[in-house]
Amino acid sequence: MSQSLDTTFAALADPTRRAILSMLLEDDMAVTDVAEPFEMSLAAVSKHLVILTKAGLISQEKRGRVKWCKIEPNAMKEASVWMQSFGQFEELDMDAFERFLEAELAG
Amino acid sequence: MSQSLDTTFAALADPTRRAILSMLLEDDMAVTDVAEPFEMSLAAVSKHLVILTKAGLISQEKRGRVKWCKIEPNAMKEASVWMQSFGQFEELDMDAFERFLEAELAG
DNA sequence: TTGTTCGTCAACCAAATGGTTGAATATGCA
DNA sequence: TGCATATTCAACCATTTGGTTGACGAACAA
Repeated sequence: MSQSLDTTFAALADPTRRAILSMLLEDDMAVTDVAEPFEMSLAAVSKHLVILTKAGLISQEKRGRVKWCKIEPNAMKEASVWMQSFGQFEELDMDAFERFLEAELAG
Repeated sequence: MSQSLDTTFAALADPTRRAILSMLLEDDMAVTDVAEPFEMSLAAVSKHLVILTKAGLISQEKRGRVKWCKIEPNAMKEASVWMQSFGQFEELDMDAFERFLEAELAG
């Protein structure tokens, strides 16, 4: 679980990757089209997409010679839940809260 | 803003730093006490605390020779809101969450 | 004063990160 | 077939990251 938080937060720490996620929120896109607005090589964007895929934040499916990228919003859930446990619930018993979270994430 | 998301997510990407935040959720702590459970030097933990401070996730206040570390839960809000904007994932089970809250606040 | 504790600083190191370029692979099309 | 397009691979590079150690200054205690 904490390994997945590692990769999720690390993936989200880069502004290019967050921009990619925002783009994919609107629609699925091919790798070339994802890369178009960025001032870096296609290979660099391709690497970012690999990182997002390994973090589970997007999925990629090849149809013909085009690889389509699709956002996977559920992957953000664990990290989002983890973060919310700070801002709002800091006065609570953390052991109980973590048991609650585990039950939530399992379900 | 996106710079602050950079530093926030980068700070959260390290398991040692997340563990520190969890510890500080329970109580304010001196640097030496924060470092105690970790199998690394005090200097290394001190660096992690600098990163958390720069991200605004904690604050540090020196009283005498002891520097106290305090969590700043609001700092996570921007990042949390950003993640929520992807809000296509299922909400937490709010009924279960409210039961949890009641039990916590009663106990 | 002398010594001890608290914490940071400086220099260093290995590994990871984010980028480049050019070649390679795979698919589609005339 | 032959060529263009879509994407990744491989090698390389500079910078950042996360750790180490030893020296240091500041605050307490004897």
